[in-house]
Amino acid sequence: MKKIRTRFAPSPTGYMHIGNLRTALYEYLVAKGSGGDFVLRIEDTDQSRLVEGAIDIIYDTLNSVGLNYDEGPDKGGKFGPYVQSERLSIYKDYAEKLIDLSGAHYCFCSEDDIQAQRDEAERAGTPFKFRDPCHGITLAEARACIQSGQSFVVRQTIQLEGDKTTYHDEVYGDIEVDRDILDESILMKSDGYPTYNFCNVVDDHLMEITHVVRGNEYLSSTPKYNMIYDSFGWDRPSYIHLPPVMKDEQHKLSKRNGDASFQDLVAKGYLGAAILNYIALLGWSPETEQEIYTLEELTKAFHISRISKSPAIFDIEKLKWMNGMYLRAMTVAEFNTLCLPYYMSSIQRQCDLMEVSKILQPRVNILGEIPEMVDFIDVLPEYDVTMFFHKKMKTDKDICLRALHASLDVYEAISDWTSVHELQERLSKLPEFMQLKNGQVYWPIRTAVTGKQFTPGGALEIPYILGKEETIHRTNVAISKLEAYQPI
RNA sequence: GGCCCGUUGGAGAAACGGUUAACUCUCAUGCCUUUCACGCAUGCAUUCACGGGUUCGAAUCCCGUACGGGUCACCA
Repeated sequence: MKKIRTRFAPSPTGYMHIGNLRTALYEYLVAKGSGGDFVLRIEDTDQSRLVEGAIDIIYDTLNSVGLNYDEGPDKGGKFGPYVQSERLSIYKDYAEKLIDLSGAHYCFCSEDDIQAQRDEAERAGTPFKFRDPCHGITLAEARACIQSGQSFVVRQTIQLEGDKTTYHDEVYGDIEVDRDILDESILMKSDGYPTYNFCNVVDDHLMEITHVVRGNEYLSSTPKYNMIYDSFGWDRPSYIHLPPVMKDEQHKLSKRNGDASFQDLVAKGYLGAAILNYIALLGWSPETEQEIYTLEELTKAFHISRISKSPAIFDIEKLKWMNGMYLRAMTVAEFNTLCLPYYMSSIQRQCDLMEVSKILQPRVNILGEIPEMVDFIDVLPEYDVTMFFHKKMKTDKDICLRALHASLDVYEAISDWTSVHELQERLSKLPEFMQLKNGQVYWPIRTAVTGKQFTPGGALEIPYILGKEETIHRTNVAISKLEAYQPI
């Protein structure tokens, strides 16, 4: 059997959106699942849509998630060049060949000519279907016109024999389309660049792509591409059309709607690996109940036959959960390294960041949540004294004051604040010593040192992080608040 | 509008004619616990868009309807 080769062929028109990345992933998986090749090709034939820096975003994204391509513009390979704008002469040659094979013809119609036909159809109330008057022009006449400098395009010629055309898609099954609805699309534009309709076929053939994986919006135009393969006498590739990734029931995820891109998600603190893992499940389902996969595991588990036909809605909640799973699966040290940049911008106080990471790790889902979770470390927020009273903990003014004074004694007695252990050990003896329940002692302590209802970590961890001076200070603030409080 | 594709709980989904329709996220409740979270446990579709048909038997096959998406560019 022939070696499987797939390609990811994005246009450098901006950031990488999620649907695109998912296509790249599946292309990678289809190839790598059987030891094939995955190639990157840049489709930059629309000169008006080029965005500076977009190619680098493509390289960076693919690299950061480990979707390593075997061939590409920056990697080389024996089928290069891998950037379409560098292959112009190839397309020109093949376009001429296709014309000789009567798979295409020169067309001199202006956009106004076409618009005129469109207007006429609209007036007559009939559906518009472009009828190219240039069919009648002989090749010799056409060449003369071109010689004289007339602007032209190359249009696909659709042979009308047989009313249906059929092909097999690996996901959607047999697709049957009426031949006469196929348009005679432009293959070569007047600026000398090819359109997707053409270079796509030429490149896929020349680069020996065996499996074309792409969005299902191409489902109905695929017969046109097949005709080009047929005209040249080339083997048609296998087709794997993918269901769309949706934002909600009726809208596709797209950059035009300003939907989150891969880099937006990364900026919010999602991990590339988690994103990749999550989108793998959008349109494909594993045979087992496993949901967390490394790329390598995915490569083994992936099967074309389990790609779904129906659209999938991108659910940020599940991504959040999955991201949390990734975070929790790390060692504290790894987690800490990831957190560092976030601490940099949100924690000024000198403190043991590793200890902060320890309390954060089980409760962070996305790294972007960190600044808000640790804001109390730098400044004690304004808080209401009633926060000290907690029904379930059975705390009241008297108990809180006793607990806080006792904690103060502990703090004062600690000589070496550079170690968590002594502090924790002494603090943990407090409830029994005072003959109170854990909550009755720890709740007021945690409240006093954080001033927040919810915090990562509790009374045993936070004083150590804040340091002796600050802990005592905050405890004193709490004591005066409590003393001033008059229960109604 | 023509043609193509789709439709299982709020989301992702399993099931490939035969028990009470898996599982995950979300949500709710309970346990654990110094809060929150983590973790653990339990619960949430008398039903598979709807209507017919085939069959001893249908979410699964067939037909139709509705709804949603795609496509009909010198964009990919």
